[in-house]
Amino acid sequence: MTDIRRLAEHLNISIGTVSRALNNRPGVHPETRSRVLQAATELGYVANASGRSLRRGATNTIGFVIETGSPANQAGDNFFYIVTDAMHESLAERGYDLVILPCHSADDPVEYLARLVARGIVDALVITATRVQDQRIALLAKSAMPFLTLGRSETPGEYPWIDLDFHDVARRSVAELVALGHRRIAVALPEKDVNLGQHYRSGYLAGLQAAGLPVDPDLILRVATSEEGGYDFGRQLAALPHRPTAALLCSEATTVGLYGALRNNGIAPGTDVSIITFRENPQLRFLDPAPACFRTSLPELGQEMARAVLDLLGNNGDQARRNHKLWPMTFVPGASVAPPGS
Amino acid sequence: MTDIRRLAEHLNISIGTVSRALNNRPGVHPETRSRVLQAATELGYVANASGRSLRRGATNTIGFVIETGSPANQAGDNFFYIVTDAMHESLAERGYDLVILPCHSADDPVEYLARLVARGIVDALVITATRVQDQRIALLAKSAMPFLTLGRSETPGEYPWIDLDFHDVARRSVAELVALGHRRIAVALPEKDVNLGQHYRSGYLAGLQAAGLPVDPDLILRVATSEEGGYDFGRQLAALPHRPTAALLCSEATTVGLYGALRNNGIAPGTDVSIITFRENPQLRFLDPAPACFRTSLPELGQEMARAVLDLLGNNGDQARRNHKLWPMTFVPGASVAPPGS
DNA sequence: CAGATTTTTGGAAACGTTTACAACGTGGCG
DNA sequence: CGCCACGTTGTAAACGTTTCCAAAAATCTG
Repeated sequence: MTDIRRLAEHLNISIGTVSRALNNRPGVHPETRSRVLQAATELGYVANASGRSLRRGATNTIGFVIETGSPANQAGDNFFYIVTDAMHESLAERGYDLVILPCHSADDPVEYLARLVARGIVDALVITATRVQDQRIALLAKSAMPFLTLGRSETPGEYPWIDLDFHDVARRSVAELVALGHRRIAVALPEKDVNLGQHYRSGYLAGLQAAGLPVDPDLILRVATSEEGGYDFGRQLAALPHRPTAALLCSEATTVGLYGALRNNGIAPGTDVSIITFRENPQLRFLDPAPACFRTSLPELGQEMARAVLDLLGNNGDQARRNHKLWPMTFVPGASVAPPGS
Repeated sequence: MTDIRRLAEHLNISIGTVSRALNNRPGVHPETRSRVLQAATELGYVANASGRSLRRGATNTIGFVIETGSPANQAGDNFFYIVTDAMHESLAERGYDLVILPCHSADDPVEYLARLVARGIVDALVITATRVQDQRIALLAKSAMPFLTLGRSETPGEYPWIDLDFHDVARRSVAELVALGHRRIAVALPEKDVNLGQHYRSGYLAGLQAAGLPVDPDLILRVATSEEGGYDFGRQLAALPHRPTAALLCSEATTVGLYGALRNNGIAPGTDVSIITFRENPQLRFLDPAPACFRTSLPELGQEMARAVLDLLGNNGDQARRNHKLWPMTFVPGASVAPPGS
């Protein structure tokens, strides 16, 4: 609406001075500055983003990429909303804005990212749902765009990431169950090549090994990350000749389906099959029996991510590019866990 | 990375011609055009967004505003992801991009919007979670920014909206129950002043009136739009001296909590209290008994929204500003509905 | 009070595009 | 052969900022 020229004319002052006043640059008379600031709010002046970023070569905006088409990203409750809300707030304190950049299902995630980088609408990117081999990481590493990944990848190269500690969660889940006497523990892994599956699997194997238990391939199943997938998982467990006494899940939506499938097959969750799922979630609270799970503060995760991104844009960005953070989670006991055969 | 100047130098050609070739402008030799196009993909040239939109006065980007802090926006399943995914795809066919603009919980939605409008990072806005009186609508109507609301408002003035037909859903829900013999039907309304609550309420009242049933204020409760809120609702119903035989809900998360509360009070959902909820949702599929609800295609809704926004930006934008669309939903029977006292 | 120094301001260039306009070359036509 | 029209290209201005540099004004110093 009002541009800086009009604002300057209205004040009978040069636009250079107005700009300096608005941007807290030194060397402008205090009285002039306050006059400018007042006029700006009066006329509702806000700097045009295109003009500003064209000149500055920076947008002061962080992009958070999600794949709206992928059900794997539809984390049941509003994982991304909560994380981005806190991240956004932390960024705002430092003068940065956050936008969510959705990659729609008909678009190629790598091309989408390439376009995003070239268009220059953000100063840094966060990408999520990292794959075991993730071309997006290779692309971003080659470009000059600072980026952070939520989740790791086996893609070679040095890049900053924050990842929920899936390995540790799975390992400890096994340990909890083993301590109660369970020896046959099934696990549901995502069928897609999202990296978290790798770590959850390795944690599961580490847990078995620590307990001296054998690995039964029949108990390691790959299912869709959805309610449907959980139902499939339950059906397959029910059909096993030698049924497991416990099951691990790394997705909350899957848990809902598993409960349904077990019940439909006359198997009582919790008593017949102990269950430990991944992340505590308001939706799970009303499952009966309440599933044991792991807790973490998503707002704190968002704050940490904001910090990591700001570090990338700071003076010692090179240092920050080596930042890795394994995000810990704490065990939440639940009635879904009992000794086998109880 | 590569700007248009470098691209032009690489081709030994003027940047004007390059721009015309890339933008499909007439008056450029076919051979030149193809040479330019090839070089552009080779060098990975993508027009810088700031430069382009500064010159064009348009960004070719639509902003979809959500309030990440508000639990009312955390619609249980991924309502917004599915809608925006389809909307994004439709927009892309017409050369438009879509970004999700989150307003974080510590920020004021009205100020956020004002800033957004002035910064000029989008050509049009979609706002969601409309309130009964919504200052955002007043603000946008005053500005030159084209906008569409998902949900109506009582705010005066002419503006385009698309709204799920909450009134009709509530009215038909009552009718379904009445046909089975129910006469005491409770309803859970959102405690916040989101507009959908008004319409759901009026539909409920219309349904009662059509059946010649009295309105009992004890049966109209306001609760939080969350699992917790649903639990509260159930607890309050259980405590009523003259318990209703049926309940209506306009939120899926609430439904999960209601089931839990009823069970904890020795009341069987479906047989003791019939239940009809709002929107079909993968999470609800595993509730037992399966709740009756209403179905609609969210991708189609997204496509319709894309159409409405593009209309606003088209030649007859004035016409399009009068566009209203009440989005219909179809009833999905479920085991949660039975004759009273069965 | 003149000169030196500092503070404050104005002017103009630059960021990367797009586009109106002018210029150029080519071919057709009289 | 000269002129005009047309197709193609180059040039430069403009979009709204920020910032460098110079100019002006204010303050200090001897």
